[in-house]
Amino acid sequence: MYRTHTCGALRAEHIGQTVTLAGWAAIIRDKGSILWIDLRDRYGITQLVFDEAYTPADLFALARTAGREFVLQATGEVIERTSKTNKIPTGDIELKVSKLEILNKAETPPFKIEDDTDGGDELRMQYRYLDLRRHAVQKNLLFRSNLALETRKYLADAGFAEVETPFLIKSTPEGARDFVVPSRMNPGQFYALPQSPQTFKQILMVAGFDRYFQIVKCFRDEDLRADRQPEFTQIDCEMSFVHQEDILNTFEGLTKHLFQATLGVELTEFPRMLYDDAMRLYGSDKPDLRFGMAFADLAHQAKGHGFPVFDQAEAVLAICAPGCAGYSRKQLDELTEWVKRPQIGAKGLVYARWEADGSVKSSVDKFFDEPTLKQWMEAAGAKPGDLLLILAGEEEKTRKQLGELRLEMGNRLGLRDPQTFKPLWVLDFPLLEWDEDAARFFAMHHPFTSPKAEDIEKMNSDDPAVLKSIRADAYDLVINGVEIGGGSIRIHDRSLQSRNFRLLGLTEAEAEAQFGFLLGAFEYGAPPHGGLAFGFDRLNAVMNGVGNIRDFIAFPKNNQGRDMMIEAPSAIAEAQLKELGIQLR
RNA sequence: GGAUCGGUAGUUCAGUCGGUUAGAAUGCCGCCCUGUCACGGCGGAGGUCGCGGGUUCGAGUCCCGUCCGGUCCGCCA
Repeated sequence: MYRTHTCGALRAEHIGQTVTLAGWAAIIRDKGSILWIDLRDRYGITQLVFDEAYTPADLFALARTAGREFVLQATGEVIERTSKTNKIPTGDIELKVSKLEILNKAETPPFKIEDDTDGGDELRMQYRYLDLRRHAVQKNLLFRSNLALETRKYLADAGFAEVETPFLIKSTPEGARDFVVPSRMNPGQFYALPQSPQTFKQILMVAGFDRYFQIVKCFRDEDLRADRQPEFTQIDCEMSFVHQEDILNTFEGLTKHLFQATLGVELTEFPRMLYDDAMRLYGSDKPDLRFGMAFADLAHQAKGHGFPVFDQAEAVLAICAPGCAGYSRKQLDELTEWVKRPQIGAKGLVYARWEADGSVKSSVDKFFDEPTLKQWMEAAGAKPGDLLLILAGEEEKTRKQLGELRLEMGNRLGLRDPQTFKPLWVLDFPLLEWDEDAARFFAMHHPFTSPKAEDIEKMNSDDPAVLKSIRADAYDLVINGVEIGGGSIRIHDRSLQSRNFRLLGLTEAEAEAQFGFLLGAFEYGAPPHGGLAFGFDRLNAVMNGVGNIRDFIAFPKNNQGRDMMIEAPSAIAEAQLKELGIQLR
């Protein structure tokens, strides 16, 4: 037995006991005649003490040879500390070592194995095994482990069955780019890794599984972001004989349980917002409701006063930044530059401030008198001391730009507290999305999403404007402005599915070739069904108030999709290529 | 595909207007230290300034290219 206790276990009540600990030497403090080693494992830190007064010379000398991150096994008596510390839970005691074994030596690590490390991202990724030794990262992965357990507990109690679906499946042109895997036994043919288990879970519904879930890896060959990895994990669910309401209630329940069980946070409100309203009021399909600053439409008050920028604009929209009337010219110029960055792409920024003394000043005073500016203030719900920030231009773009500015102002004003959680259901997403480049419609959610019952009729239309207005029984769960999950009621009617494929520009033959297995299954009694998937990595990050999902993934990939520790991807041997019948350009 | 920030000691960074021998902190090594816990004190070693080219009497610094990393846009049903 290597140890009798962990490094986090010992307390004052153990004083007098002889114990054996094993772990890594975190910090070594050599005071000359006394030497302390902080021994660390996953559970905590216990101080080992060697003292010339009672430690045999050879043992003391051995202790002195230990370096940082050496693996040590120490046996001795638990004693009360002469000087206690409350910085660590074991701070009342220490181990008076009588036997020390160096189980393994270690190179000096390239960065500090501490909560507040000096290591940069690159080094931490390259030496991930050292980074994972850090308590700060370990606690994230342990949180994740706990979150998965609580998910399984809740869904199992709710009658869900966990069923595994295959990773080697078929490539489809719809949706994200597939990762493909060559088939040796079928030269020239490829598997694709699933972007989600979508079709399989629907087939499980046809098979009568009724309530399915899976915590499952999904793969998308698209560019990465702080919150996007090429392989990621979903809590994937599907239910039969349900309406949208049943699904929302079920996963509201799951979300509440997860927050309660892991964070002790009680979520009470799950407001619902229509997609159209989200776009109109926040310029986003995932509004952050931790703060207000909803858009005010100033077109009516701002047009027709001879200011060409507004007169020619499709939309004139404002947000009210509370208490910001005191912004200096420099700050406003800086904000203007901010919205003009290519990532945002606004042409300029108009501001109007309501001074504390009651007067109103704007960057467009030449065109607008004070009563008009007051009308703007009223429309935006502003108070004296507030600042209106106004963007104008093409409707859709302007909403998006102002949405970005709203989030930026939320950040600057400290209104996005990571410890506050504001969930939101966004409902009634459009069924179809027009793609300019491809000159065709794409499914906004996916091609199996059901239109809302009252919009089914519109699917017979040839008018793009009518088709665009078709709403789907599709919904997203948003928490703090992050899309945590999404789902829909699926089409279970074969003819409706055919009509949907036709709208997506797929011929009957193409649809058959790509999704024949699913359409075939639907011929044999598909129940009404629907489901949803949560982004598990993002859920972990949001619950911990972190924007980057990498520290909730044990072995993440970098921006270029590379694993910097194992150095993947890599070239493969000529013989492997030959076996697969693949020739490189 | 694009924008943007960065790359200088093992590590995190500073380095002014282009000018002497490129600095700090931390880590590492050595010596000292009887209660440390970010221990402390003294001393020491440690540099292809990412790489290539150019401008210049002279480049860490300016220009061009390129590689690597971060963030974002496009993309992500």
